[in-house]
Amino acid sequence: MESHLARKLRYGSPLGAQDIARLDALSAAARPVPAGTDLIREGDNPGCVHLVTAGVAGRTKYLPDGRRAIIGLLLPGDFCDLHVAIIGRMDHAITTLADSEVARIPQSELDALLETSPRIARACWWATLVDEAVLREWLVNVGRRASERQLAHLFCELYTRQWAVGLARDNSLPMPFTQATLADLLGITAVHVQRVMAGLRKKGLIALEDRQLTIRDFEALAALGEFDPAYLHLGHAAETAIDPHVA
Amino acid sequence: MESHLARKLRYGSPLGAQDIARLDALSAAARPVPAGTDLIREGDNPGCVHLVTAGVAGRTKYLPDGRRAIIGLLLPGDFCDLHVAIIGRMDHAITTLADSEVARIPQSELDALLETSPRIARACWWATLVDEAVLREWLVNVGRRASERQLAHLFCELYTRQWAVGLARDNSLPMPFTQATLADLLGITAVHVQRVMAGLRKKGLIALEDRQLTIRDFEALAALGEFDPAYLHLGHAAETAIDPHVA
DNA sequence: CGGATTGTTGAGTGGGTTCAATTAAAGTGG
DNA sequence: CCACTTTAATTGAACCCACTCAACAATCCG
Repeated sequence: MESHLARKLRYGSPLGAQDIARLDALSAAARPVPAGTDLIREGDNPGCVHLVTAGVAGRTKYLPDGRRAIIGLLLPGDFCDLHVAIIGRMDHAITTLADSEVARIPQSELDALLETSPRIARACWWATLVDEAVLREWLVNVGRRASERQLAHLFCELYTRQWAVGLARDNSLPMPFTQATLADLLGITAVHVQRVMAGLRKKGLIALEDRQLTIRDFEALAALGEFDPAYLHLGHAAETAIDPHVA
Repeated sequence: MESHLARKLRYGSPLGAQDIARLDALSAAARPVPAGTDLIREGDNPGCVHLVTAGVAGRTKYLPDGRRAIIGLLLPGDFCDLHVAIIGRMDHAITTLADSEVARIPQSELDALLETSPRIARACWWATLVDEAVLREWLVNVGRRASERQLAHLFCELYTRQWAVGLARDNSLPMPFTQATLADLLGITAVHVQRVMAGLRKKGLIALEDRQLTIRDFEALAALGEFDPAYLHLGHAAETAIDPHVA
């Protein structure tokens, strides 16, 4: 089956069968990594790029008082840092937030791939720019919105991104995070996450069972979270994601 | 004199005299733009890249309730979007936040430059990655820190970035922002900006006169804002920026 | 079964907001 | 150059969202 990576990159640039095969080959090297493992630590100068193929990883920064800030999520099909080599020193760590599978790809192998396939190169540029767009949207979410909207927005993004690579369907998605992790994602307290989630459940917007989140009313949740999938740059596909009638 | 652009990019990659000359030529096309002008609007698909050569511009998003979120600052020497073409639709606007000077560079001209000089290409990659690192740091700043720390951090970053391109010296820097603009940068109220600034002044950390900010005690301000210039990836230069004895 | 993590609920507190009024500064036209 | 208008800065009082502290229930896991 087509890898999550190829599936994602096709949103960025049309790829030939050979391109897809070469991308799929990257995922073959994936190995299991338990939750809570640092893939890269702050200060490292890693020689290889990480590719998540299953589970989730997060970019994490620690504050002087010990609090953890999760400033990005890496879902299956996401590269960790396509060009770490240029920057050298990592200014944050990357940690698995659930049991996952990760492939380590030598920088040289990736560079070769990018040089020989301009379409893959273009798709990777696209992915980098989308990462940045997501970061900007998070900045708005975390900095401006009330916590109920924040959580609603996060859930909508999580669903749409996983939908895009085939990991979520029918308004239902894997949600392996603990409330403490959600708190670190949004910059609020775990206690408060609990209260807000209870509110969303009582409103009939979501349901959670067995680490599987069901969005009972996507339209209402998106309106609450002010979620507009445009920033994910998935093209017309994004609208079909949130409207099962079209999909 | 060497352009801000070349001065900045040299932190990312060593450049030859010819590289620098070609970069400097880009700034020649700059034209004055009054404060409050949209360089690009949300939804646009611009055919050219903008380069700020004087003043400041900001990436702005508007929330449904009309609030403005400024999610990035473009200082002299900063490109607006090196590869807008790949993404197509802009998911945010770029607005001048003070009277500025901006050069519009056709995408084709830039592509040619990047293809013919691998060192410039590498330096531009570096700049893109630094932009992302700044965004991550802002996410932490805006999402986690108390407002006094936020403002302290912003001022330290502003000083260091302007210092890096020769626009700030002796703990003094241009600060053309109104309190309402600072509020939109940090996600707090203009009223609260006022109170926090008053606190910083009373503590003897800063002084403001004629849109010129003087940092009276950089070390203390950096400690308060938890500012560590590592994320700006300026190399050893950053430390000298905050320690005038070395500079 | 027992220990540890995760989730849930309550009461009290506080940082930042809102609303409102006033002063200071910066433009603007005659 | 001065009245006039507009914008920016400042201060006060009341309010509220989210935090803190604390206890307890549920679930996971060896």
